[in-house]
Amino acid sequence: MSTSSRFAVAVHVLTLMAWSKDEPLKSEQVAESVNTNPVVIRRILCELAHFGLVVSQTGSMGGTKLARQPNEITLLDIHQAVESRGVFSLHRQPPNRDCPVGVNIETVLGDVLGEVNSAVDHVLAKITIEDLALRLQPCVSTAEKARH
Amino acid sequence: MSTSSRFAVAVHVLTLMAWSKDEPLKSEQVAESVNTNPVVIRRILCELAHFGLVVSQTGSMGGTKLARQPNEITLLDIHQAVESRGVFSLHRQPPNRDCPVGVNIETVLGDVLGEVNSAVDHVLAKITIEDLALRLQPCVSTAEKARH
DNA sequence: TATTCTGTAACAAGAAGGGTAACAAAAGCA
DNA sequence: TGCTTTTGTTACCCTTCTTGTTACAGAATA
Repeated sequence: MSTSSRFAVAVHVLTLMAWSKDEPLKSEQVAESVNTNPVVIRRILCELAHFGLVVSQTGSMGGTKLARQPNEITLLDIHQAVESRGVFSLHRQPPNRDCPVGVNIETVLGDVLGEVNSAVDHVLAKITIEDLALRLQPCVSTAEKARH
Repeated sequence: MSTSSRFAVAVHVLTLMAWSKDEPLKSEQVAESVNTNPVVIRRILCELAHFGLVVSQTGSMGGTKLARQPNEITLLDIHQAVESRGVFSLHRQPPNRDCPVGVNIETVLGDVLGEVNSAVDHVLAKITIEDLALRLQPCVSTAEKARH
C-alpha cells in the first residue's frame, strides 16, 4: 500500500476548508485538526496550491482557502497533486535480460499497472470534496445530538 | 504507492513457473532471473505456499512448482498472498476528536478506500498467470527472431 | 552418511515518510 | 518605517519498511 498518509491528510484538509466556507484557515489550525505539525500541512498545501486546488495568503490575517467550489474538486485531483507515483511498483533491480521471462515481464506488468491505475482513477474521479462534506454531515449531526 | 516490489516479484516468479511447466525450480535459478538473492525469493515463495499457490520440496532434486494450473491463479490471489495491506493508508496519528471533521473523516475515508480496493481487486481478479504467460509469448518470439 | 535443498532467524544497509527547528519573504498594521 | 503574523522552503533527525546477506536447522534423496 501507499506507505504515506499524504492523500488522507490532503483530503482531510480540503474537507476542512469546504467546511469553513470562504474563511482562510491557518496551517496552525489545520494541523490541530489533523493532529500533526504545521510544516507538514504547509508542505501538502503547497503541492495543492501548485495544482490550483487552494490559494494561500501570507501575512497576518492570511491563511489558505479552496480555489474552487467543493463540487469542482475531485479526489482524483487531490491524488494526482500529492501522490506522484501510482499504486504499485515494479522490480527494484531490473530483471535478468538473458531470461525470456525476465526480459519482458516488466513490459507485461506495466500494462497491468496501467489497468489498475485507470480503475483507481475512475473511482476517485467520481467523488468530490462536496460529496465527502455531505457524507460527514450525518455523523456530525449525530455527534451533536449525543452531546445534548 | 506500494514501496515494496513483492507483488511484482511474486508475479514474475509464478510466471516463470508456468513457463517451466511441471519442472520444480530452485530458489537459486529463480533468483537469477529476478536478479536478487535466493533468500528473498524463498521468503516470497513461502508466503505463496501458505496461500496454496505453490508447493515446495526440500532435498536434492527439490524446488518449487505451481500448486494449480496457471489459469487457476489470479493476480488477486497473488496480491492477497504477498501484500497484506490495501492500496492506501489513512492518517498515521488519529485526527483530533474534538473537531467535527477530524472525528469523522476516518470513517468517510475508510468507505472511499473500500471502493478503491474493490476496484483494484476486480481488475486483478480478471487476470491469470496463464494470461501473462500468453502476453509474454509474442515478446519472446520477437526476441528469438531477432537473435537469428 | 553425505549432499542438496527449503524454511527461518538475525542483522546491516538503504530509502521514504514524518516531526521539528530555523529563516527569508510577503502582507497587514501601528 | 518598523513590528507582527503567516506562508514557503530548507535542513536534519528519527522511525519504519524493504531488501540483501550470512548462517544454520531440518527434510529429502542418492
